[in-house]
Amino acid sequence: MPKPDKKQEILTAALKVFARYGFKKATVEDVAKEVSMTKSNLYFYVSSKRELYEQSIRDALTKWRDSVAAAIAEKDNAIEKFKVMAVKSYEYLADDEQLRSILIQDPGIFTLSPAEDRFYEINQGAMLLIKDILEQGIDEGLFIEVDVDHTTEFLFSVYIMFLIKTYIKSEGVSAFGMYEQGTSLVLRGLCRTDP
Amino acid sequence: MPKPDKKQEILTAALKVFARYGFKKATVEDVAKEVSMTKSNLYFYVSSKRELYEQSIRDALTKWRDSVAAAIAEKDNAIEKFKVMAVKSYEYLADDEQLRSILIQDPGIFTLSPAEDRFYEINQGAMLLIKDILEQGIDEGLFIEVDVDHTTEFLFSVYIMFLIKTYIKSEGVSAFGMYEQGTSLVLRGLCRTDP
DNA sequence: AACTGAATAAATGAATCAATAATTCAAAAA
DNA sequence: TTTTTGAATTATTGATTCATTTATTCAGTT
Repeated sequence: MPKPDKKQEILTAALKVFARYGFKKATVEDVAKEVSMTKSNLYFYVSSKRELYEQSIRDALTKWRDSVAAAIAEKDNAIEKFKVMAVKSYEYLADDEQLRSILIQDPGIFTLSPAEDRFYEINQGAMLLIKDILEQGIDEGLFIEVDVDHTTEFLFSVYIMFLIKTYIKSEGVSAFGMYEQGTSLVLRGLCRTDP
Repeated sequence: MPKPDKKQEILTAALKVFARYGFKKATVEDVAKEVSMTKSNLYFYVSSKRELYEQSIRDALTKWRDSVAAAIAEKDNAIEKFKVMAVKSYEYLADDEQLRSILIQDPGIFTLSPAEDRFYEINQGAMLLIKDILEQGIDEGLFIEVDVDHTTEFLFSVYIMFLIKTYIKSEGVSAFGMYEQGTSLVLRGLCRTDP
């Protein structure tokens, strides 16, 4: 089986190339050059250009999710977890120029429709972070007893929408204000007593 | 100047034709036939195919907004107004098959980005309905003192997003549940005392 | 002012073809 | 046995042409 570190190296290089040129303009040869190998050898590690693209994105999205999960794990109060999640997950993209560039060139990565979500499993993982916080909050008596699944999906949809508004449609500061106001309103609606 | 009733007749016919064939496939002649006139005469009333299309949509969106405004006007309590607005504006499309069809074929009509909104003025009018309710609620002491502009934009964005999910991406029942849960959560966050 | 038919101008789609890029593979190197 | 290569093969893409359809204009009629 192929070396795992070489594979990771390839995915990192691919992300860089795709971020720069976009899926269409980037060639398999560009990626091969970036890791100093021939393109035929690249095919030893991946089965197609498309797969190379999707895997490199999957890799980046997973790192994002893991970094949010780590930030949440540092808090133990559900309300604090909620706040950290809202901020960290939203601000992450500001520091990842490559992923941002890919997202702008391929807006279909962030979709409002689960049915056409190419990264469904990863996003399910992200929703689980929300769901766990809601359940913890309800268990601890901090949150009212909402329908956890619908609320989770609602929150995730709002989150995706603001990522689109902020980083893809570039509404920047204005969207940030809305996001803050909106999440704090929802959190207040969620809490038994004023947070 | 052109007869206003003829103009309205043309816009209604245009909506029907565009709903059936979409902007690209529909011809100016199709619309002319629908109102029993020659296409050259149609140009006496409109200046281009594009304008005919946009005006017919603008007409339909305006009727939608007016019908929501009328429903809100029947209530005087801000909380009731909020609930009626949330339900009426969301359910309207279920009964308007033509507009729905156009929206599906031209998803750019509903955009998450004001900058690329071809129907900005109409949507500004819709946002005003929200803003007025918020201000009334705050004045009456029913709502907490939120940032009215940001909250208005937040609510409108959430509303548009759910229209997209429900009627364009066809998530139907599932999206409806999220919308209900989400709006009630926000309303709870907005109210001084549990509604 | 409201309308028409005929003329013109633009846009579209199908067909062709050369260039470019994706993918495969038999054989060599590590 | 795993990894790499160069050369060969397919598949896509983009540019170009051309016929057809459709949008738009306009001089003249009701």
